[in-house]
Amino acid sequence: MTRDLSQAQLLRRGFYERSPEIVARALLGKILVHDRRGERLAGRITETEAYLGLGDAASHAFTGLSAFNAVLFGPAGYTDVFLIYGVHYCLNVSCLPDGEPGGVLFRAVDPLEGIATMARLRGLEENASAKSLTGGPGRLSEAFGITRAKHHGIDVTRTDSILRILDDGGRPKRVEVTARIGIRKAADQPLRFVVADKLATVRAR
DNA sequence: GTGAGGATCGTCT
DNA sequence: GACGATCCTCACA
Repeated sequence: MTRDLSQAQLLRRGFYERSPEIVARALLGKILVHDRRGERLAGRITETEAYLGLGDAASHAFTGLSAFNAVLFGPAGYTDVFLIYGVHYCLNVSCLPDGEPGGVLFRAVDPLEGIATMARLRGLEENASAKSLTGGPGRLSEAFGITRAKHHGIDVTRTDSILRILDDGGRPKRVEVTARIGIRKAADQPLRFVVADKLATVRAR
């Protein structure tokens, strides 16, 4: 049941110029699009995490501005891609106006278009589950073919960007808020946002 | 079904 | 020189 994405609206910069926890929640149900070598890969966002910046020990921006985290301090609506554990890439988008650090980590999407390509990039069969395809920050980046070399610092609010986020009116019925995952510092803060029925399937495995 | 451990590299101290 | 916003594989029950 592929929706017609041609009617979907590109999210403008003002959408991202809010606090990360607001943006993280608002991004659920939106559509992440990657124009990759003439093919469109798309997925509906089902899980995000907010990283606040200077007051948040878990955030890369916590220790202050550096070349590594400069995107988080810059204008809202730019991608921040980084390598974790030397193995996986994670995709963020910057929040808050220029000069204020903050970002949202994309943790999972539901694949909509280009599923065969996603499966190939992940080294899986085409009938692989959504969870194994794009259910995790590293998996999501791999399925979309996202790397720091090609996708770091992209403006997702431009119609001619290869990475964009669209709103087709889809909204999650219910959103669960939990503690963030996979971090040690400030791990108790409720800054992870999950589409509720997704959480159920994750719990059930 | 569940848990432990290894891979691997950019960034910071 | 150490560590991390992760994922996969392999034991073991």
